[in-house]
Amino acid sequence: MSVSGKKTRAAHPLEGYLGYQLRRAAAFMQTDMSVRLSELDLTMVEMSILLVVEANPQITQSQICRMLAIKRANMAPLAGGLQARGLLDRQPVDGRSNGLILTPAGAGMTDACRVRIEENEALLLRNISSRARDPLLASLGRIWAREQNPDNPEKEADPI
Amino acid sequence: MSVSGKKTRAAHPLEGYLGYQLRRAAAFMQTDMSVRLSELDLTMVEMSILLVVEANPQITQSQICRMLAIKRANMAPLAGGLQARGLLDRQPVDGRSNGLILTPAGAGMTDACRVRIEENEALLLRNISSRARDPLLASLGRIWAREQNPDNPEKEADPI
DNA sequence: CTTTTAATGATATGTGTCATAACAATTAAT
DNA sequence: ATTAATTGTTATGACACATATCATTAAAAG
Repeated sequence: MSVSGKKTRAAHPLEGYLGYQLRRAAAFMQTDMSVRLSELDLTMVEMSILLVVEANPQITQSQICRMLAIKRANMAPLAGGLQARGLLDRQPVDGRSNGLILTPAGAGMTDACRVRIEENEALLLRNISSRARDPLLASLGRIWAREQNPDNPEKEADPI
Repeated sequence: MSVSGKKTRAAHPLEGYLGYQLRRAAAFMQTDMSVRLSELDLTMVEMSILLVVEANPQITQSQICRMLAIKRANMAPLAGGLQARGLLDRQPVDGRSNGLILTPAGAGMTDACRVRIEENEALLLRNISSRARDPLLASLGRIWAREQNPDNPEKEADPI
């Protein structure tokens, strides 16, 4: 076949790999979500921090870092920026730790975030049957799940 | 409960979302794959380009951009760097297009890449049954799949 | 054929995320 | 009391991705 110079569809040596499919699907999610969040002048990491603070008042920066796998070095300017915008407050609780809480403006922002998250979820699931959703979530969770080490009490950036 | 000051497990407001699970799983994959590729002094994007060129000799830079959703603006330094390292050659085919082919060194590099890809795939699938693998791949593909528009012949960075 | 449109490759530049290294201050462990 | 670990911070770099702009060339339309 294709003896005539007809242009053949290019061979894709990657699409059978789980790693490649993960990469493309995550990029698709991020592109859409970033556009939606730009209306709020927020990045995805900033949104994640606000939602975690809302669900855990007085959580410290380092605890958030462990939950979201953010490096402490990157958390400082993130939390500082959100505080400077009046979305959260930092109250020293420990002498070295800061407990974070949402301001009323921050609480309004999380509401706006949730609307956009639901829109994004609907987009991601547009071609996926409702029966396939939970197994998909479970498989993804197993990919990045830490093997539970009951004694090793999770170190820096080790996600929860 | 938890009237005593015992530390409670932090509430995670994100882990029920497909978008979050995608983000974490893809980050896990990328962290592992980047470490493996650093032994070859390659990035993931560079590896992807080499594998696509191997499977499609004489493919042009723009065609690779469409397959891998890379912007043309970013392809120029990538292809230039791989050529400077002796991994691929650029042969003008068109006056404006360059056909890319692997050098022998580039072919050896793709072999080394495939070994590392297989190791990475085994890591990603370590907690996933073989029955669950194909449905997982299919669901991920449906997430980022373009809706097929038979007439609209794919524009810039529109993946194949 | 001539003009217009589109495609290709390239450069410069900015942003978001993640990474390491080094440091001061504070708390916990020995 | 000395040592070790934790928290927050600043500086800095790597990487992937994005937009804007441009010159050159090919294809399409007149």
